[in-house]
Amino acid sequence: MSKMPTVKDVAEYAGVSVGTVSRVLSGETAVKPILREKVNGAISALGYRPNVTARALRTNRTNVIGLIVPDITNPFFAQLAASVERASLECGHSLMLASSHDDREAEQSHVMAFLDRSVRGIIVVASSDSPGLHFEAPVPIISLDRRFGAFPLVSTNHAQAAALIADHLYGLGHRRITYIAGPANTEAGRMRQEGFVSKIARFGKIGEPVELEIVHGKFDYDSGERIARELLSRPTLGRPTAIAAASDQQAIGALRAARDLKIDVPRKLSVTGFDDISLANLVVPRLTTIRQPADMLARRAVGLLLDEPPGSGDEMVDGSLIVRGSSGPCPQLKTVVSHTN
Amino acid sequence: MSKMPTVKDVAEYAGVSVGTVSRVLSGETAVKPILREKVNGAISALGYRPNVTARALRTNRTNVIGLIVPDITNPFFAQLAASVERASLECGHSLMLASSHDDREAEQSHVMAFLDRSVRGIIVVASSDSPGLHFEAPVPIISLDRRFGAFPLVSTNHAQAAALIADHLYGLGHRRITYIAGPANTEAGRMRQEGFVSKIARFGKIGEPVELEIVHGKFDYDSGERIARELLSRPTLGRPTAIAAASDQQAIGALRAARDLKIDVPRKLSVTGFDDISLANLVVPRLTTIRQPADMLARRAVGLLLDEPPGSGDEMVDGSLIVRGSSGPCPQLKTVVSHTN
DNA sequence: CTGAAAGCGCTTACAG
DNA sequence: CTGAAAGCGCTTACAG
Repeated sequence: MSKMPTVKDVAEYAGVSVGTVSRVLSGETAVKPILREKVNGAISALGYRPNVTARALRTNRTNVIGLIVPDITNPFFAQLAASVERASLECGHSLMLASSHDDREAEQSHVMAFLDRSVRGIIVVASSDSPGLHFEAPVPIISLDRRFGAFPLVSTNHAQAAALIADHLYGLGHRRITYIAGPANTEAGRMRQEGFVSKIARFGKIGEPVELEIVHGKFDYDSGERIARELLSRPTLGRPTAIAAASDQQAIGALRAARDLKIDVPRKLSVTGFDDISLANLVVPRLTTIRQPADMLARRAVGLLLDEPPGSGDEMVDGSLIVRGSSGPCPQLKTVVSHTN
Repeated sequence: MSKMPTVKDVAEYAGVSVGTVSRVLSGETAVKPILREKVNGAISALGYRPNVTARALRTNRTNVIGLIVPDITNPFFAQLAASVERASLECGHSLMLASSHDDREAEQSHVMAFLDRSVRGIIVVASSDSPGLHFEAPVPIISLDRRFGAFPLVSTNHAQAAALIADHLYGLGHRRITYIAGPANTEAGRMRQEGFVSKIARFGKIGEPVELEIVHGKFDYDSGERIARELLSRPTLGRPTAIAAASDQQAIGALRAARDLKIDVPRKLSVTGFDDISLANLVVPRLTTIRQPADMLARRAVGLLLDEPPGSGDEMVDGSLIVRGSSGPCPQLKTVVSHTN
């Protein structure tokens, strides 16, 4: 391992000054073609690679974007991280990833660590609401999916998307529905709930009334399974005919509870999720859910970060309903029909 | 945002030289207690944070560990990444994560990018074998789970673990088994296959013969589903009574194929996986599999990286068998028993 | 034990 | 358009 060549080596080899080498490297300023070629020749002859650290020290800026997610093990965040990495790469930036483990202190310290490395900008999927928090950061910060402090948010239009689910279930005839909500201390959790609830309420006014029960949980499998198990253990009459969950993971947990209790989905019970993680299409039955456009969200977030000046307003992207096998007509209706026969 | 304070500011505030400040910061060299306190006072008074970029430029070393995985969307790699991040943090290092999308070129360019940032070391979960490749890197490189070039590997003892599955299935009476192998161009794929096959072969010699069929696929859900669907579409006689998959994802795909074809698992068919991703415990029936000790693997990998001198030998960690609902006694045996009755 | 000074590899006004 | 020089914020021999 001989020492790496530096601008100085390149300059000597090409017979120019280091300033000229630097100018060729940056590509911005005009350099006489003859010199430019000499420099490029020297660069490839020596196998020169610019020292990004030195560059960062001088310019106080890097090509690294920092991403903080609550838990990389959560499939939706993993997908989001993959999308953000791709979007960053497309813009010539690398990604530094950190997991906050849903811990606000860890989140903060990751932000500081990123700042210390003078990243180009930070994208954070917040662990939970941290209202009011809005320090002056020397680089742009964007919230993704879940709002971080008071920083601009790029997210799915949770309310609109949740309303799509409400539409779907109401249309299938369900009038006794349980909504498994996400944590109330996340904006995503609240927005999804509100979108769902207010749509159902509207149906109640213009159409038939709906019995809506709301149970709060975390966004994970366990919450969904636990809550659904309790719900479904009730006597048949008190049971919902549809469970709408605030996340796919909850919904998949609910699916498992239904199976354990031998309740046929979708014939006796409809279950819906939110996110469209890859697993949603693999469970049995396949899950009806909302697709969050991860690639689009990521591109927008990176875009806002890199804009000059950086974007400062929220951006919403519509989610879309994906109908699969876990939702079907309300069993009550069927009974009525067969009764008529 | 006033400019960040530097060592110089701290030095002035404390009435010492910048050298002394630096020495206090490093903690290594002895500094007179009175000065040390003055410096520390100045540091907290000014809210000084060392500039890691400058430090990196000077020392040519950072506290960043680079991790490259083939696909962060794969739950096993996500888990591994989470474990590596935790292990790094425990050792005071941050993690830079990159996804190679199973592309060797991308992998290489990520390695270069990490080298450019003078990371402390690189851990790579290789996308596929890249034999012979063994360049002199200025920082340690360790392979994790799947070997990268000729660099030392930390992995589960795939062969030992696969043999555990063979034991388990043979013990349950299965004599017609299909092994869904991983890609032959991955060491993990080959080792698991070899461990499984040679154990079965041994049984064939010392016990009853086993019909073993081997089908190759990728490590993903789709491969498992597709292969199992074909296998299970055969007339009952030609069908295996057990499918051992080289990954949980394949196994879960196989589970889905079995369900679609209305083949009862585990009563008509046993299915086993490998990895113990969190999903393995959530599918129906829960998956019998091999647990890879992700935390341990990660800690070892980070350990080797940070050792002085860096570790240069492979390390194997034993996997353990997790028996759940997807494996059971061979149906053939049951038939015989009921025939006897 | 401490200070003054060099230097890590770049970029960028400043002259010319 | 190009070169000489300063300087980004540190660390670390080198004297003393």
